[in-house]
Amino acid sequence: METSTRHKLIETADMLFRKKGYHGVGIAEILKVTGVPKGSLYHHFPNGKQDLAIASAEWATKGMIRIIDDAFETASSFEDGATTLCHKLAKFFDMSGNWDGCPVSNTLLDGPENQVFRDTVTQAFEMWVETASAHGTRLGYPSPQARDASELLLIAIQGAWSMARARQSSEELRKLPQRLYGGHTANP
Amino acid sequence: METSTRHKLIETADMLFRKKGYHGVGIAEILKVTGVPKGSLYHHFPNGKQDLAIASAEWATKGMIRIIDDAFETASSFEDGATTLCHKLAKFFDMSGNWDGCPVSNTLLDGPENQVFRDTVTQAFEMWVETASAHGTRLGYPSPQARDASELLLIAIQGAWSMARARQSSEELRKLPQRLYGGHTANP
DNA sequence: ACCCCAATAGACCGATTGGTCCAATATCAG
DNA sequence: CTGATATTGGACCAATCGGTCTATTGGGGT
Repeated sequence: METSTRHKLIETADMLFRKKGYHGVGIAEILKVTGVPKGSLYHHFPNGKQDLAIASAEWATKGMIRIIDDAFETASSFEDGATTLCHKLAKFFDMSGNWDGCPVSNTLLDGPENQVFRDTVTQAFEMWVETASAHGTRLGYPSPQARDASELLLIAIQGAWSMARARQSSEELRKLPQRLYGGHTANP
Repeated sequence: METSTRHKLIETADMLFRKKGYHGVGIAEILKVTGVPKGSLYHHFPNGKQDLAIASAEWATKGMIRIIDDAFETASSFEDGATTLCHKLAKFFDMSGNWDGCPVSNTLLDGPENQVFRDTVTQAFEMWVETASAHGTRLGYPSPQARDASELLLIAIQGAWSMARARQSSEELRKLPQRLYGGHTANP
């Protein structure tokens, strides 16, 4: 119904922005892939590309939260959940042809220097940290420690994701838990 | 002589690409900022924007290597050097108006889906890891452990840098060593 | 039947994109 | 000096950019 066209646009835009960044994708390309005419896009998103980018980033943010929840749902410890999360993301990366980037940073950090964009990306990261952090406390971490561990986890995932793109391999994401929680960093 | 025009173009392009990404910067803007006419650009960089992007990324890569070397030069341990490195990068981030991105990922990962771009970014990361790793072994780490620690460090820096852009604050970079190495790094 | 309005369809727009081309100038060697 | 080469200056180009505008369609409520 109302959502069919709108949702198709959001999904396609998200997928394209992830691959090529905000400025790397033209309206024309989004329209060609979806088969939606220009008038429809500007009906659903009056401010055009910017509205669409914000909407697709917010949609992707919710998707990411679901992935985090899924990963921690069955976990018996924070490290356990984090490990599952990394492997889930690695699988997504593989399925995308080894080139998808983080939806939020590729869409919003690459976008125009706009306050709405900045606020949206800040909120997205905050929500992810908050989500992981909640699982951390649920799994027995003291509250400040849970937040710290979650921030480090998401920072590391972000970095590993970039590295994965650079190397065209999800290996970095898969090795991350071992590196973060495994033995060999000096940990007396 | 290494023409000053060529170098001016590289420096300016690097600065702009870091801020706005490859597709976010137009040739016209680079020319306007440098005051260089179009003919000169295409004389020094026959393949235009792509050549310039590769050249500026390579130049920035060397700069980053120098920063890594500087940070580890006077270090008494790997963790010590890593801490200094994070603080140096935080300072750079602050000076850039809290918005510069990693030159390599912003210029090359955002660029066209080109094999040259991919190879260049792979090489850049590899050189950074190799540089840090060399300092690691010099400071007493067994070789594989040095490489592992270096990869984790650079991954974490990459992620913290994104987080810093999102939050418009270098805090994430500054807190990183503490998070990675816990409380047992004895260094300012 | 009717209206009403959300939604679709796409022609059209000025601005900007990266890139080409050639004339003019500077720099050098002899 | 002369001639060759390296570099600059900028007019010009087709293609694409994001966006506007109007005309038409389609389906639900009364």
